[in-house]
Amino acid sequence: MATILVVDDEPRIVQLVRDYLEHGGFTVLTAVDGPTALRTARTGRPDLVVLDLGLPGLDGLDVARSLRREGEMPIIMLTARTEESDKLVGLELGADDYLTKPFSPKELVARVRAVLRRAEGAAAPSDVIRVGTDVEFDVPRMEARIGGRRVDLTKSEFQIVALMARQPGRVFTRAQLLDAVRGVAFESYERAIDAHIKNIRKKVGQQYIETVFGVGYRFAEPNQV
Amino acid sequence: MATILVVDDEPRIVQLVRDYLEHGGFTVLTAVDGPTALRTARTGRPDLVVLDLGLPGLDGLDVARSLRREGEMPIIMLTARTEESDKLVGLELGADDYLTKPFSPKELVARVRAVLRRAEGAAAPSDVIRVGTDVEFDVPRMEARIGGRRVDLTKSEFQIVALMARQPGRVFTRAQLLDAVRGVAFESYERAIDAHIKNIRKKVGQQYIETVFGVGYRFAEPNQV
DNA sequence: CAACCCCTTCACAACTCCCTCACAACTCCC
DNA sequence: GGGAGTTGTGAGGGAGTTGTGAAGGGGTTG
Repeated sequence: MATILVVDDEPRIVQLVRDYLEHGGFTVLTAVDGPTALRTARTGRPDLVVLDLGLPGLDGLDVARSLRREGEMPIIMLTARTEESDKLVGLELGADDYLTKPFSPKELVARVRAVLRRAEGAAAPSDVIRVGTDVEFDVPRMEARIGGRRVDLTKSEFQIVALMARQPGRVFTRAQLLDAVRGVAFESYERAIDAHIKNIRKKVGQQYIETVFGVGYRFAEPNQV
Repeated sequence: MATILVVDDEPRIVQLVRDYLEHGGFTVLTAVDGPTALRTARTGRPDLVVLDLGLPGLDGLDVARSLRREGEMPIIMLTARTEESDKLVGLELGADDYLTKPFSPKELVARVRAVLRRAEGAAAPSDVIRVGTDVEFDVPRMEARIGGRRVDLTKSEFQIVALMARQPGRVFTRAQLLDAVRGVAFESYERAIDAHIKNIRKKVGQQYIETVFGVGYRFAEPNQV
């Protein structure tokens, strides 16, 4: 399920929104100020950001601008104010949706779903997973680029390797990888993952996927010197 | 810029949609009931109508029927209901697109643009899609040029191949391609895309359209050396 | 109103890819 | 070093996907 970052300086509101989103099956990250929000967005890679415009210090609009610059993360804006100018600024920054306080948490959840549904098909150009300097996985093209060389992968292969490449170094169990492929993890298929891994290694290169004995696999972290 | 008529019995929604559309550069007319909607459509001659199905009194479907009878006005339907039967009725009446509430206003604007683009074959007069050095798709002429050779395509064929050629390499699902042709993707028509692809390949050349097994199709990227 | 074009469907052939199997190679722990 | 358990790997069956020619039907044109 998707991860949502909720940013608001009122802890009460953050908690309320968190409750509703989690109840709706989302994973929720939170932040109560701008700098924390940006940091969390970078590390947590949420699928969508719910952002209060009225943040103290680093303003909500600044946060939105920074997020926009860094990638195509959908943003739903909240504001206490109803002035026309705010709406316009929000729109110019490319907010994907807009709610004025007081809002119904239920409606917020509905809008989150709607925006995510749309974002899924939109596949922004930034849907490229980069690992180190010469490995890329281009989601809308469903292809890998290894040092400039284009590599065709099958649907399952791509889903597996892309999942791992999003978090290099993290270990994934076969069940988790299966989940990415089939939606449901079925114990009996787990050895099939081994076969996929073999094929992926053959295509992208042995060195990129490491075996963690007794646990699963992980994408190798790029050599940082 | 185009004029859009927005019909909904909830003033709050009308206002929201108006804001977004006007910000997008459209001229907006509004109506909160069926009879007014029909009158406004006759006098204001909008380029497109956004119509709530759940109107009280004269029903949204009646309004749609009347509009259809009077001319080729594109219609985007809104509905609170999600039942399949509603969709069918909407489609039979020739809705050009369909959104269920709650919807994101930004998405609505995007769909309005998409429908208008479809409605007028004359998107932008100078719209020529070039891929590599010897492939061109001339939108206003609705014809392809392959290495100087002129190729006639049918409307559907052109819309499909032009959509793909705008982003060479990107994979499109059958549903997305159907969307380009019909405005609404209907599962049962998906194999029809295969037939179109076959015909396109026969006309422009096999090598330009690649099959992505289990996903869809893509336009081949030009050879970059 | 006949001729035509285009879209869709159908049926079957051809193909791709996923999974399984079997066995070899390896790892870990004692 | 040995044994139990885990992983690597090549081959092959089969389910599912795609290619394709033919045919039906709706709409348009002359």
